[in-house]
Amino acid sequence: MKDQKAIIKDHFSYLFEESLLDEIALVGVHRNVGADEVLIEIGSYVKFMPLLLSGAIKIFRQEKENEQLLYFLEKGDTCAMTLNCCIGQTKSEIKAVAEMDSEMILVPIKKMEDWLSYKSWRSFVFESYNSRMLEMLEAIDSLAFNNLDQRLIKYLKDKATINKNLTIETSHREIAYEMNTSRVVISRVLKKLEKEEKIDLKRNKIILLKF
DNA sequence: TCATTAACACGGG
DNA sequence: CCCGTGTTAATGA
Repeated sequence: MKDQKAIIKDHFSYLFEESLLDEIALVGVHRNVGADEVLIEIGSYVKFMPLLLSGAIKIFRQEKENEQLLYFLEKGDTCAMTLNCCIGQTKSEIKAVAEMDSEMILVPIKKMEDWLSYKSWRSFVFESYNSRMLEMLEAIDSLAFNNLDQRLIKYLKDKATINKNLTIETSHREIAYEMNTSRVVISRVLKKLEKEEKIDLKRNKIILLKF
């Protein structure tokens, strides 16, 4: 298991102090997931919180029959919704799906509380909670203004960031599903963005230009 | 006004 | 041929 400790150290020594790294190595479970693997279903009880080492996870919220993409998780992030569920001991209100092949350490949620005595852990939790909160507020703004353009641009930016590539390989249908709207609208807005020379459109491909 | 649904044509793989 | 894409017409919120 000293392998695991080394891995954790490599990824998180910039975040956590030595003793906390030890604790994480002690109780953390290393896990690899494939792209599109479902990690958390709505209604299930969350027993672990993920600390991402590599890859990315997308978080959906379910409303009625639909699923709405809330945000992406990357290395160094943790899931604010997980924090919620843990503290309240409630069922998950979100669904988590691997955006790509990913690697993570799973930590039992009980530890979340225990570790609050670590300054670095408190900062980490508050920091990620804070950034999620801000992101959510932004999301609400654009929803309230019914501004699909903004949402789509943000979606594309996020997608490019997590893939570290300005070329996004996905279909309009896929985007429409994740943003909970129709393909016609996505096609139309993408076309508009193309005319504004912000993106380049190919079959199954979107190339970001001015970002 | 703008999203959605259905329908259609085009074209690449 | 199948699927993704671009567009339009009808309908509704």
